[in-house]
Amino acid sequence: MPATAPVSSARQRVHAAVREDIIGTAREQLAAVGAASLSLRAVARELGMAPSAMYRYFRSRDELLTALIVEAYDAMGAVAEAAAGHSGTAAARFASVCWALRDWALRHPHEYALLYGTPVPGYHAPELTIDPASRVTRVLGGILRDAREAGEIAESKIPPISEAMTAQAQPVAEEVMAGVPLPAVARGLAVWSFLFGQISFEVFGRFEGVVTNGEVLFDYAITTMLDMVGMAA
Amino acid sequence: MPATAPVSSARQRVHAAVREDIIGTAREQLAAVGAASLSLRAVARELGMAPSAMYRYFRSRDELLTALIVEAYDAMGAVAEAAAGHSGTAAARFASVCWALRDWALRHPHEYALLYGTPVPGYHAPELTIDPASRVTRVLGGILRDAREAGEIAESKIPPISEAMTAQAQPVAEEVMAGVPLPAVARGLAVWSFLFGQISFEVFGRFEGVVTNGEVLFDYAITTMLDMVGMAA
DNA sequence: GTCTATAAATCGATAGAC
DNA sequence: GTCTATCGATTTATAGAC
Repeated sequence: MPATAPVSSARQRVHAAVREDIIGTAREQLAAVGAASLSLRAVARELGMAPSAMYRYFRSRDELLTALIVEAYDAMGAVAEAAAGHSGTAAARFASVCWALRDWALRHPHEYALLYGTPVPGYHAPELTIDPASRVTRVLGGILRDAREAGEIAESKIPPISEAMTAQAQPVAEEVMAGVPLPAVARGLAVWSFLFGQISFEVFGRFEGVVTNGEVLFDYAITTMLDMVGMAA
Repeated sequence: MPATAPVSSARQRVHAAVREDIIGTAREQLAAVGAASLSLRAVARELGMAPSAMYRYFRSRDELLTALIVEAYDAMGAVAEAAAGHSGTAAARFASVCWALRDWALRHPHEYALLYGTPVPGYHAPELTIDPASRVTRVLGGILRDAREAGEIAESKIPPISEAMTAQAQPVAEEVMAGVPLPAVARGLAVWSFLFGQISFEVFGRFEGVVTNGEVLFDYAITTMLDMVGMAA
């Protein structure tokens, strides 16, 4: 038994290595022509492989795209988790995650766009992308949960919410922010789209000609977001 | 002289009409395959024209794309201006513009994506798009200016900003929000990216599986945005 | 201003030899 | 698991007749 395992393992290692090569080259392609024009053939050409050989690694172009998406979600999730850490005030941890996400997005604009930009026409993300996609959300929700437990949220500063909004916030709270008062959860949801709106505007160049120093604005945005959830910077 | 003018005018009318047909069909193309894959040939095929005939109307694919962008900016700007109106409280006018923008975006997701989504790879927007692009911004800035003049902004509720942020807000204030205190301008900038972050999340489906009722969340977001700039709903 | 025809590319996906 | 060869499409852009 142990005699056959290594053989299979060696094959798997080579397979995995080539697969990584393909993904890496595909990432370059992505940057050059965008997700919509990502082509298996061009990747093969770049790697000196026959186009048909690609199909041993990815059944279709969409499957390659899915691999890129999952990889990007995981990279971003890992960055967020590392930045969050486990010590320090919730406000400091939140700010740290925000900066880390912005930094990653600016250094990987095309992968960021793949995740938070225009959906790729004709591509439907399979279920297996849901889990990696939720990593960042869980980090942000977890910080709010910790903040609440540590008494860092000034609940009196957060206005009450409507009954309809309560119904929207309830399941979100149960999923990623257990114990957090629903008005704070609602503000958390708002902060979520605010944060990515801010990052997207910067990555996609919407601030050009308007704001010259993105870092200053981002620092200010973080302060505002903390204010929104009743936390002091 | 007046005898030749009408002839030229008639030709121009036909030319303009065909041009509108092309743009209309291109808009459908945009929805089907996305901006990156927009093709002059496919538009020609759809219209029953020879591909070469297109070049009498648009020198290149990028020029057609520019026309689509300008048209979309103008449509969105017109919608915002109409929603803003000239009477009522600034808060009500702001909310009205927000709803109108969201409504337009959800009804024209692909055109919205063209403006606020992932930049089209390889396409560089010419200067002539700057002006139509600023219409929405001017509407939002104008409401904040009116609010300030009408005393609707509770400046005491807006925290002071850093010197660095003051430098960022100053030119913005001069451009679209004359007379508005700089801390409020800073909050206005934050609200700007928040608003489009919120709309983008909804149009691009990022709320799926998280929030079931987008209207309720949007209504809440508007309240939060008004709160951010020191205005009561 | 529209047409036909064409050049010189691109693409996804498959068949079948090795 | 990689290759060649191929099918059947696609594209931008130009030349030249009418």
